[in-house]
Order: sequence, then structure tokens, then C-alpha cells
Amino acid sequence: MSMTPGPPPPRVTIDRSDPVHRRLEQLSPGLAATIGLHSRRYSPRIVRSRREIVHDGEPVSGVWALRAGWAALVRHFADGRRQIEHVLLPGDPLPLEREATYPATIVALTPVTLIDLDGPWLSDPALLDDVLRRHTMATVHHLLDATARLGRQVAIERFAHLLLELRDRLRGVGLATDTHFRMPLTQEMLADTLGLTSVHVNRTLQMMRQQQLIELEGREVTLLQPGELARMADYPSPAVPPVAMR
Amino acid sequence: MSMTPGPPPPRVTIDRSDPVHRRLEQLSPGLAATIGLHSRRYSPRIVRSRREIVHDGEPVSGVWALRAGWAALVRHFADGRRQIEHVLLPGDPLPLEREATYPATIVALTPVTLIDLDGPWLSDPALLDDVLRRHTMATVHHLLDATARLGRQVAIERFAHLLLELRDRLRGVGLATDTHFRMPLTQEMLADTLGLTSVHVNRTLQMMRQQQLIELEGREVTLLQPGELARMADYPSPAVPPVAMR
DNA sequence: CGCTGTGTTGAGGAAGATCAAGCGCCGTGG
DNA sequence: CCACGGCGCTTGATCTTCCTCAACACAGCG
Repeated sequence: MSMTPGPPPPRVTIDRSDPVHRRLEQLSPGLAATIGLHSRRYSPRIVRSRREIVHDGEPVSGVWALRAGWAALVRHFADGRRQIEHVLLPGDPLPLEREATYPATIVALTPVTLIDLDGPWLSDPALLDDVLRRHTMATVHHLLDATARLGRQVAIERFAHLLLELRDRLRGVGLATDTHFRMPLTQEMLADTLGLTSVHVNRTLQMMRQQQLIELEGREVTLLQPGELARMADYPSPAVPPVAMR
Repeated sequence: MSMTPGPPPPRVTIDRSDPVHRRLEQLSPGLAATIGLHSRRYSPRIVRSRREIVHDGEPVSGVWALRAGWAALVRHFADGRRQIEHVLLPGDPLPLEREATYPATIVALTPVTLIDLDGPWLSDPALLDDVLRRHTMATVHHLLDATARLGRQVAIERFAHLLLELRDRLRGVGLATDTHFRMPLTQEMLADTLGLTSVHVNRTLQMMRQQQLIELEGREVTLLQPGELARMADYPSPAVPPVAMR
């Protein structure tokens, strides 16, 4: 992972409402205080939309986390087909292991800000191992969901399922309510995530709008009937109590 | 994970040609000797075909590995649809973490024999952590492949891709040559893995036979044109040198 | 002011699903 | 010993979902 040239970006701080803080606390409660997350100033790495953050097979050092923006694990086929295998949201760590070669290409779906949680100021480098292990398990969970979605669901079910996953993950870092969030994905990115064409995504979206299931204007999503969406997508209902909102 | 009633199964030993030994050595070279894998006698757990080995969300203790038979991570939908999310082969460990609740249901695709690598005789319980971490990373790798396969490939490409994955994994534990292995899956199981119906799997299979791509009789698979299969499936060519055969 | 990216719509076609039927094999019980 | 039933495989006919190709509107931007 190399730094892009340009003017040095401003150093940033992470407060308690920051998605990075919230995600870290989900993964390993109490860790933020232990590693002095709030007292440090981080030198962010900025990546422009559509640029690669990590190339497939590239060794990654540091424990980078998404401070802002969306990214994705992507697979490219020889003939130009593309599959988004997993979406990364604000707060998410990038790596699954320390000092390992990455098992996929990561691209920025929007302009992205990254910070490295690792560094010599840590009293013990192993402090972050716990976070990575739990993050890996969460990733496995989402990949299992994705295989079921892509393998056995039709377009409208896949769409509903993805929206509910995104809502729950964003809600966990304070970026969504039960029914509303911002989703900065184009219909083509949605298509690459859902295993469909952008034309069919558009038509499915029209259908969901007409059935009063969702609203989507600008980049703002509103789930008009979250229960019905969960039913049709076979999505597990609110099992875990929702995390406090901002 | 509870033991089924019945007569106590015979205790078994693991020799150097055993898939469990080979897989363990792949994941953590030298570990088999360290934990005395060959000197111990294990009490196997037997599971009949189509029975559940682990139920979704169930806490699992012990580090079980597949000594013989095939199993699968499965998702069931409310209306009866089923997706096989990941296939487990001889030698594969079951759990991704110690003492954790399992993130999916595991069913036996064939009669299965399991052994528990964990136990009080281990000098250090943490010895197995390394194995589990690497096994988890391998699983992530396969799940990423599965999402690309299901999301963006057509039936014949999916089939070719799956066959190559199975060949490579089986070859790693001495159960396949470059072109041949035993695949004890019914066409319906293949359909649930590939996100297709069994009828369409059958027709795709006919097509591949007619094009001289593969042979499949009994449960024996022969890849007649592995290079062509890899090309059409966008499957990475022999990058890693193959492991020694039995 | 033209260009590019994004969303939208139409028409036609292909991949895969669904429904239905028949066949061979094998284990089981009469 | 044989009839039966279940399972897995195969094939045909028809239908649905989704893709492909194409065109156009609109907004942002150099």
C-alpha cells in the first residue's frame, strides 16, 4: 500500500461519534481507550473514487480503517465482467490479518479517507489482533450471506436483502436509523454487487418504488416497509438490540 | 455438538497419508509432530449422510476435523430453497474459532467421520490457534471465489470453476491427480452449490460431456481439458506447485 | 457548449426455471 | 424370490427472469 503523492493531508482526530470509534468498540469493547484512539492525531490517506486502495495479492502493512467513504472487495474478469464481493463501510478495518497479502482487490466506491491504527505508540502490537479476528469473522458472516443471496434469490429479494444488511451495518456505526440512510452507490455498482445488470437493477428499483417498499432519491434511501422487506428477503428480524444512534 | 447414541466407534489413528495430516501440514507445517497426531488414538464421531453436524448458531467446543467424507455449510430458506455456501473436504477443520457459536449450519453430504484435535493432552491449547486462523483465511478465499462464481458466471463457467476448485483442494490432501478425483455429490447437491436447478445442472453436464471437457461416471470425475476449463472459468492457472501425491 | 456519467425506457433474445414424465437401480418387506 | 417404492438421472415442453442492444434525457463540469 503506497502513499499517493500530493500535499500532506491534514492530521485528523477520532472522536466518540466517529464510525471508526464505534466500529472498534463493537469489535473489541474498551479497546479505543486502551490504544488512545481519541488522543492521537492520525495522518489520513486519501483515495479518490474508483481508484484501487489495495491490489489483489499485494502485501499490506499497517491496520488501516475506513474513516469516511465506501469501498469494496472486487473481482475483475478477463472479459470485463466485475463482481463486488463485499462492501466496506465507514469504520470497517481493511485487512483481515496483519502483514499479510490481501486476498482481493479493494477499490474506493466514493472518495475515501483511511487511517492506520497501528504504530510504534501502541504498548503492545497484539492489541489489534483481537479486532482483526472479529472483523474477519464478521466478513465471513457477510460473505456467507452474499453467497445465499446470489445463489438462490431473485433480483428483488437480493436488493431487499442488501439494503437491510447495509442498514444494519450503518446503524451500528451511527450512520442509519431503522428506516433511513445514505447509500452513495450508482446503479451500476449495485448491479455489480447484486450480480445483475444495471438495466435490471433500474427496473427492479422501479418495481420496489411502485410497491411502496422503498424510496430512493439523490443518494438517500428510505425503507418504507422494513418488515415486509425482511420477510421477502428471508432476512433475520431484529434479533440484536440496535446500537444507540448519534 | 452432541454425540449420537449407539455402540462406541472404534478408536482410530492418523497416519501420514491421512487427509487430516496433510491438511494440517498445509495449514501449519510441523504441527502434526508437535501435537503428536500420529501417536494418539482418536474417538471418531460418525454422522450419517444428510444429517446435521452443527446447527446454525450452536456453540461448538473442540477442534473437529473431517477425517473422511464430505460436508457443507448450508443455508435454508423459509420456502425450501437451499444454498450450499461452502463445501468441506477430508482434512478440513470445521470450526473457524475456538469455543464459538457457529455462523452456519453444517450438514453431512456423505457419511462422515470426525475427530477432535483438541484435548487435555496438548501441551498448549494455543497450538491450534494458528491452524484455525489459516483455515479461516482459506475459507474466506473460497467464499470470495463463490461470490464471483455465483454473481457473474453462467452455468457452464460455474461448473468448470467448482470442479477446478475441488480438484485443487483434493489434490492438496492426496485425493486427486491433475485430472481425476472422486466427487460424491448428487446433481441436486451440485445444483445447490452452483445456484442452479438440478435439471439445469444435468443439461450443463451433458453439454460438457459432449464438448469433451469432462467425464463423469459413477462418482468419478475426469477433467479431459483442464486448461480449457481454467480458461473458460477464469480460474487462476497452476500458480502454486502441486503437493506430492499419495 | 459539448462531454461524460448516470438514470430511464423499449424491444427482442437467451439463460435458466418450472412442470411433468419416464427410466434404472437398489434396498426392503411381503 | 419378487414386487414395490424411493432416489437419482434424464428428457421434453413451456414459461419467467434477466440480459443485450439501443436510444434518449438530464445534470455536472471543463
